[in-house]
Amino acid sequence: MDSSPVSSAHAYSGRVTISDVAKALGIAKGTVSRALNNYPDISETTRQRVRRKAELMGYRPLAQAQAIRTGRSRAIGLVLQTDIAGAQRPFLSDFLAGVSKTASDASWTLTVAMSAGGDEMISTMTRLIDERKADGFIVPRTFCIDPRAELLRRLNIPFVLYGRLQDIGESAWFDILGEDAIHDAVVRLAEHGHTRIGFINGGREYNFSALRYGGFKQGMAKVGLKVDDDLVVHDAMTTEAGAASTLRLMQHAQPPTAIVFAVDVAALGAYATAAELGLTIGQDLSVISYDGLPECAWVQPKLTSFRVDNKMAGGRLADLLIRHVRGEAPSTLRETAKAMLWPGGSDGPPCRTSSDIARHVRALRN
Amino acid sequence: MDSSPVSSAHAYSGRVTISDVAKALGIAKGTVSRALNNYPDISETTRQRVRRKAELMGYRPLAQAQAIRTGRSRAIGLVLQTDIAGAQRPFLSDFLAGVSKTASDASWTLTVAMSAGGDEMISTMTRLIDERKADGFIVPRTFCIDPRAELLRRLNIPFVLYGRLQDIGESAWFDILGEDAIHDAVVRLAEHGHTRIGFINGGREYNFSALRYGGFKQGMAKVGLKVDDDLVVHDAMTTEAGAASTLRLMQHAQPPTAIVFAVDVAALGAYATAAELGLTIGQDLSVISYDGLPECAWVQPKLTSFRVDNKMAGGRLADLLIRHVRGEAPSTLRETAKAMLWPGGSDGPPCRTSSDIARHVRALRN
DNA sequence: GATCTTGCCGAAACCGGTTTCGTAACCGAA
DNA sequence: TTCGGTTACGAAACCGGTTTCGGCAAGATC
Repeated sequence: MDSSPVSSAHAYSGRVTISDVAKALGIAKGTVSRALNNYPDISETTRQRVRRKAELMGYRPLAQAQAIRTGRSRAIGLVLQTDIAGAQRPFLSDFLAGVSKTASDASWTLTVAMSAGGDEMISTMTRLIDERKADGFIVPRTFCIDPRAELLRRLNIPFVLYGRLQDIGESAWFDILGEDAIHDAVVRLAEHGHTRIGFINGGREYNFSALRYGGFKQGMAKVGLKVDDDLVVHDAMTTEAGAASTLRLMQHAQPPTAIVFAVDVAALGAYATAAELGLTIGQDLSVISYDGLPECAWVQPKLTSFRVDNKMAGGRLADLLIRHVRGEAPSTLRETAKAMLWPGGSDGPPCRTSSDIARHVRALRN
Repeated sequence: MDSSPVSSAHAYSGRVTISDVAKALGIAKGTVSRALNNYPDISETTRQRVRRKAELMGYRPLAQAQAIRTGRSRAIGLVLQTDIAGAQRPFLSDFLAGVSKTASDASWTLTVAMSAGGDEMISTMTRLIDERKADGFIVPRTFCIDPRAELLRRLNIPFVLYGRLQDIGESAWFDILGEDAIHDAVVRLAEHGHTRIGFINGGREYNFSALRYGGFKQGMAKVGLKVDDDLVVHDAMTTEAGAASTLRLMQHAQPPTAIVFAVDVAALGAYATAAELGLTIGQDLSVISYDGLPECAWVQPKLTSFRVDNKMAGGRLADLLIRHVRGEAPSTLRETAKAMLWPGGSDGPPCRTSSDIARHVRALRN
């Protein structure tokens, strides 16, 4: 709350208003408004005349002023979560760049808020909505059951999901087909000759984890391998968790010769574990992952991963949201894209058998 | 530009307006406004009564409506640059979290735009200013001569720099004392017993590079070492550049036994070069860097670095900007903070002499 | 007791847009 | 020529706030 009525008066009042344009043309400002907004009761001649003059004078409507009447200020809301251990950190820059570029090109702006999860996030969103700081929202990293989506749906605010929901309802969304990538990863490993393939999944609360697990199972079925539940671990969303999960799999009586990871940050943990166990990634243990973080190229050997184009994703999401706000039906606003294989040196034909590795690990334990 | 006058009419008009509050109290809406904005001509009794009622009814002023009269919409503008190779990528999430949190607590919002450098960035900013989407700006990653600062200064728009300028003028700013950190890094290395210390600096266009170079020279003077210009490289802002610069220093006739880096991303490149040359980081070659990226902990041995608390920085910047917009004089809005040493295993007493390393590198070359 | 302040508030103008409503001018048809 | 219907625009209301202005009532001054 401000504590003083005094203003700093940094005026910058050189703006051209709609009245200026109207006066310059000798017509009513309402007419100018309708002309610029394509009302049907304006003659084509006048419309063109107004357009040209406005352009010439450099008139740009004040979004704020439009908003108080129309309720819309051409702003995209994006609410990010802070408390997840760096979960979206690496994507963020590209993602924002994509959203911002598309928004900018349409003369929209981007309002960003970050907050801890749960109630705080909901209250942040409601504040943005109450103050009409956003006409609609992009909801990234969707949970299986997502309170943000429920809130927005209840309030009838347009939104677009980055990711899908279990109960998709009427929602608009964009998503990368992670399940296909995981499927392809399994196939690639099988082609290398692997038969013991593990899977280290992401957090159960995220919807993508269920999808990627599905992709893993389908891939295994495709190549005629049975899924061994002992070789599947869930909830690895950090490098530490990835390392621990890898260790657990490698200590199995019949360890995998290859592991598919649902997310890169977890996969990077495998390097530490492999080093600890005296195993060479890419030879003793093949790893394929998903996300395509720049960090994949920093480790030795480079991590083979399915790269997600987050800039493109941001752009598509912004486009879908803008169209949604403009009135298109959400069920027509759904898109998918594919992740692209980024081959590194972390996968290849198995150099040792599962039993061989088991012996090695057992020996090390003493 | 919209192509249709039809609206989607997702009303959500359950808002409490100032008129609602006025009617409920039986007073004029102007009185309510003045009461809430601490005008001196409102009695304390009335002020309290209005406050309470507004709170109770859940009244929240529409920033847009306020803006058209006051010119201020309680929005912080942040314009980021996309085309710099991932330059701000790792910081971004924490930084945004800090800005957003502080803004939120003051009922402000954050408008983010990303654009390529130069003209595009300027036009993005002018659009935001013309449409009054931001009351002031945070200008991160300041260049020695910064066109953004010049624009804002010319238009008389409040802004706060993250970093300092050569020509600081009347500007408000916040900065981390990188020069002190670099100074301390040199001292630390000297205490380890190093006498040949190199410095790999960041891009010349950034103001911080000049400052950190100054810190390096002061540190060397402090410990009584002469700066050898051959052991100083500039413009290393990527891992690749860092690797190349390291190689260059190590091929010197009298290579350094320790290198100080201005930025982590460059320092990470030293690992690849060291591996190539058969040198062990932390033993044959000590490295200390600056930024404190999470990636420092991913490499072996962990990179000793001066950690910058970007979340705190974001918060401080937001606070300074808000105060600036509210009218405080920019020259009173200047703060600094210190980076904190994050010891890893990448520095220690030299295991080999400079001449020894030189022989080793020469031998390898054949 | 009359006048002058002063404190406090209501009324209305205003900000820059959008939208409704009314009507002059033009059209074709009777 | 008259009439009903369009077409195309002006005028004014409106959105939700802020700010100016003017005046009433209570207290202070003489």
